[in-house]
Amino acid sequence: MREDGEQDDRLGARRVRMLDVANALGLSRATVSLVMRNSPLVSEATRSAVLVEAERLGYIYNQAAANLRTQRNDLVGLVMPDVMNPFVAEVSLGVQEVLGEVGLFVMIANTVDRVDLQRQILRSLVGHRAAGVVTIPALTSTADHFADIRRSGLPTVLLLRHIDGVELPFVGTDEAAIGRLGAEHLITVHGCRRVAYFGGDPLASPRVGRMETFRRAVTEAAADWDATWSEPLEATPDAAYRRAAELLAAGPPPDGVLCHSDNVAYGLAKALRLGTPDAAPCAVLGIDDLHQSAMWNPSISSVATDPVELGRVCGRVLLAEMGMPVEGSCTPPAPEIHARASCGCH
Amino acid sequence: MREDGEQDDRLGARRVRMLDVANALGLSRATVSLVMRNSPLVSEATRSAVLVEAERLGYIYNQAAANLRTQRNDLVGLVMPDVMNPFVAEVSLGVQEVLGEVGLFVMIANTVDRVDLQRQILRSLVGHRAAGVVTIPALTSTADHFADIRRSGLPTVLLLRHIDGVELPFVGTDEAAIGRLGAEHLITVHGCRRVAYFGGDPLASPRVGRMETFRRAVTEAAADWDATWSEPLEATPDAAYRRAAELLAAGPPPDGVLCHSDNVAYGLAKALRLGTPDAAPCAVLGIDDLHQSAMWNPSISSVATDPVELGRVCGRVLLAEMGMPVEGSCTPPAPEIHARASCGCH
DNA sequence: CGTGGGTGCACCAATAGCTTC
DNA sequence: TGAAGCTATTGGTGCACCCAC
Repeated sequence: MREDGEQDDRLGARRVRMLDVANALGLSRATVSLVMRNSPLVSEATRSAVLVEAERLGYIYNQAAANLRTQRNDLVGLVMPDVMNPFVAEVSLGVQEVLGEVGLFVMIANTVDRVDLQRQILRSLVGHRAAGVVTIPALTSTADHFADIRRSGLPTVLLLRHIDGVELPFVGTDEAAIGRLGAEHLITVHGCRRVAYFGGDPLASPRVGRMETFRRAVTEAAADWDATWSEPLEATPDAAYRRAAELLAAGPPPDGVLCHSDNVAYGLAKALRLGTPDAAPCAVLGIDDLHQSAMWNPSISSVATDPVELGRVCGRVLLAEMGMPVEGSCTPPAPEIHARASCGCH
Repeated sequence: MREDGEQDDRLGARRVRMLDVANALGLSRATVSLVMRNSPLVSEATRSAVLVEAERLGYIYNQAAANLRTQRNDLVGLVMPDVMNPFVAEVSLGVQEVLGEVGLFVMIANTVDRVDLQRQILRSLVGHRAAGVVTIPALTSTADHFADIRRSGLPTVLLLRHIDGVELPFVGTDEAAIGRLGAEHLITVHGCRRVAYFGGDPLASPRVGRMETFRRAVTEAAADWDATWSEPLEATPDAAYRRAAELLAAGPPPDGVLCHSDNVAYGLAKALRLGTPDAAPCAVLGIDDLHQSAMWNPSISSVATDPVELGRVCGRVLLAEMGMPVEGSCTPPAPEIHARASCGCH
């Protein structure tokens, strides 16, 4: 029987285990375990003795081993296609707020919108027996990219992008309301006569739903629809700027544009600013109302979707999925117009 | 001996283990293990039989158990004070790029700049035996907030904010060069006569180093130093805007301002824009050159620190710390001026 | 004869190193 | 020699049980 209790402080010394702490005090592993978990089943004297000795030996609790035994884990993965998009950051705030309250631990993984990476990350999360996942699926995701995770039973919430054939809980914005509000504001309030829906990826995206009601409302109001400006487009400011600059060079823009997101509106705003100085005014409306949109120049008017609250809702839906008690709404907030300068309101 | 090989597909069916797959085929666990790890030690026939059966049974590899045995893990934590800051997103891109190449798996945790949360997250990462950590310490961090992680031996890289008494590898920007370049550009190129360093938290922050050389250069050039505008300030656009609006209401601004970061410059730019229309021009220079700064109006001139490359450097330093081979530079890139409109260059 | 305080051991799901055919 | 098996090991947890007041 080797004496394991005595550890030295040399670099590379063998890692201290719970057993070492127990041996050093002549106790059993079970007792030390109870202390580490703050169980009331152990006397105050023993508890403090254990804590002191653990500290002295430099013992570090191995959560991974505990998780293996209990089949539980407190890590929730946020699997997101683009961490550069501020929308993602705002959502993460909400998720963290709700899940942090019940002791869950949120971390963000970046798929860079690549399905292979997304698959690898999801597999890894399943393999690590994470507590849950909230994800905005990569654009080209199909049902079988989620086969693994569905079969694993890992509680999962899909955000924003719905995928055909995947029956996982879904949290999304009210696309119909967004389209309607956008059309209303541009046409009724600003009297636009030729409008477009600018940007947004063609696939697995809220674009379809938003554009549908938007376009219907436009038709009903007898305004013109600009199909060229309404072609799909990657939802980044860069892509939006390039496309808008191109279209502006070819001719005058519509007089009202609903952008797929504020992120897209930023690019359009830049293109309009650098375009011909005395061009006819173009009312620009974003979607989301990201935090920084008020800071922009011109300040961006937007159909607010409240991304932080959207994150909270995801958190709550995930809790429900995990069979935990939930307080607060599990329904995304209703979108509303936040009018600023870019549409001409201020 | 219970037959474990036959699993049904009911919800809640017992989780399939490696042993179940082995039993179903009359093989040993070890063989299945080799297959799952793509070992060449197993025949092609056996390998495919195992894969097919694993798929059929819905077996999911338990990475956590494997990690326990091998004492290894592929998760690297990015522990960041504010995921709303685009700087963090850019850094994460670089870290992920470098670490992803060697099969490491990066996730971002948000401390919201709270030391208690930071401590909890670091403990959790240590407890989960993560492969490594890259962190921008929370503002009020002290050496003993890092005692746990230091003792644990978990490879850790500190980014940007140095902490007294913590001898962990540190990656930071060249503050002296930043201060010097900033002063040079404002004073020599634009002829500013009264300048300030705007924003940045007072503690554990690059502010001190940057301001020192900046101020010295200003003095040497016999320009005036505006102490009021140079008071410390939380590094968010909101805080910057509020402070700047306040100061502008009280009197004219300096004619040249070096902002602690682009994030701060955004707020100042808004305040200047909303200020008196015929005020004397104020040259604004940010620091970092975030991706979106080119999109801003006015486009933000900046002392570029290349956050993505900074992230790559962190990744490489971490690899070195983990004893892995490293290719590429472990030194942060030299800062350089990216001149745009906000300082008056375009 | 409870009961507070603590022990012993099977178990979680894999891997490593050695043996065997 | 190539393929597979055996068994100890990883660091904890849950539970049945035990002992002494």
